[in-house]
Amino acid sequence: MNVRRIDDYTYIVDKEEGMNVPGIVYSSEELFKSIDDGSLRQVINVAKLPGIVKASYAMPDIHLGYGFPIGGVAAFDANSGIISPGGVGYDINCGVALVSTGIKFEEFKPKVREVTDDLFNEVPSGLTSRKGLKVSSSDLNEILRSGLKWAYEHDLATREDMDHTEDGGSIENTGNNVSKAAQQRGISQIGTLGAGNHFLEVQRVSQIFDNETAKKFGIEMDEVTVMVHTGSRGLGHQVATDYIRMLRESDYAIKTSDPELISVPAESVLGEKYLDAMRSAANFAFVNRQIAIHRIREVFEKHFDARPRLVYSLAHNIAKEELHMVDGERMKLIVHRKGATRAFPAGKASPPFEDTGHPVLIPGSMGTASYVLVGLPDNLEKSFGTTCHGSGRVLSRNQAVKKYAGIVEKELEQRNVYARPATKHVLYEEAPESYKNVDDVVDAVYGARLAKPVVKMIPISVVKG
DNA sequence: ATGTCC
Repeated sequence: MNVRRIDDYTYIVDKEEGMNVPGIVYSSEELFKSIDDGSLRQVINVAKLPGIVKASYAMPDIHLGYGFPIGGVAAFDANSGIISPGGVGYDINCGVALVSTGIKFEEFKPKVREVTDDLFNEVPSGLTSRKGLKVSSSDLNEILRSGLKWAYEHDLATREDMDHTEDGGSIENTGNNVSKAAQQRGISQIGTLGAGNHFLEVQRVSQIFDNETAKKFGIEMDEVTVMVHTGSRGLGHQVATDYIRMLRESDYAIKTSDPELISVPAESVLGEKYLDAMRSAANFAFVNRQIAIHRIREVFEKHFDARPRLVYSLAHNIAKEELHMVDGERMKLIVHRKGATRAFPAGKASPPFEDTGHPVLIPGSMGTASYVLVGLPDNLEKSFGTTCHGSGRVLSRNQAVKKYAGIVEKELEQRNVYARPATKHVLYEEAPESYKNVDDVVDAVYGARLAKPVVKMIPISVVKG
């Protein structure tokens, strides 16, 4: 492959045989060295898919994914292009929510353990976590169809929560294309965290880079915030499994040299069915995060005279129909963001964020800082209005366990982070050293002028699946 | 990521 560095934060993967567009990787020189050839190969494979426009993009937190790289962005002509489950990921609408509690660190400090233990109990975690909100199957169907509208009607979300959720937490779909098996897996998991890199973290605002925007986002210096990272649990995973199988068995799916990189025309029967099911799973994930938010709010209201507010809840694994300018023409596209965050800038963002741009929530690795960013004006042209989603792995889970078993808990203690993991194992898998440095990733997306830092938070305590 | 392999 032929890769050229064209400026401090932009690398071009030149078009080769079969590529419809070039690859573009936004990264610093230092971070680029940690990108493996396999994930760059995935950027190239995606560039070969039918109907892709402009470029196959990657963010500085890129790493190997199923078919498509994690940290990848690819947009396809909505009429003549494809949709691919691998371009969304198994965890459909995996995403992040941030709650600002209005409580200052000094007031919170004496209650760190007490409050964190309550959060651990109220937001079930771990691989199976089947202790979610009890709902009927007709409720589940309504959740798939209407997302947060269901939560609002059941007093589990406020109007403000909906306004502060990507797409209002409600993406239109029929709710009819999610298998019974997927529904069965999901029905007991609403409001649960899951496992792996999913977490709930209590944080302290340690730095404000942009006073005006921070104020509009409702975040103050030294305030306690709570960040939640979770997705569509077993339901989304089963939807992905179901449709990848159906695509494999279909005679019109588009197969490539990589069996994981399978896609179908977006306008085909199977393409439309997957998109519909993906939207159902996305609504499920919005409700899953909302129930966690609701319970976080209840815990803080119990311990403090507090009125916690949702800053934002967003998806970083999703495909969306959007209008973008391509070669001076307005085009309807299906934008796949896999481990990448929508970050429309001021003037282009949906209400109530027209003046600021959508908030972007960037969790660091366990025990390290997290950021709130906001999109910069040129990013629509550069990445379909997209920025990074986190740190990005550098060590596999197995490698991390081998290297850091038994020492992560001490490390967290030294950093003064109180940890409540569901199992010790997950703590080792998620050793901070197995991820890229989040500060470097944020520097790179700022350097590439995709997004700028608004606020930095440091961890106080963490609940891990 | 995931009832970590129907």
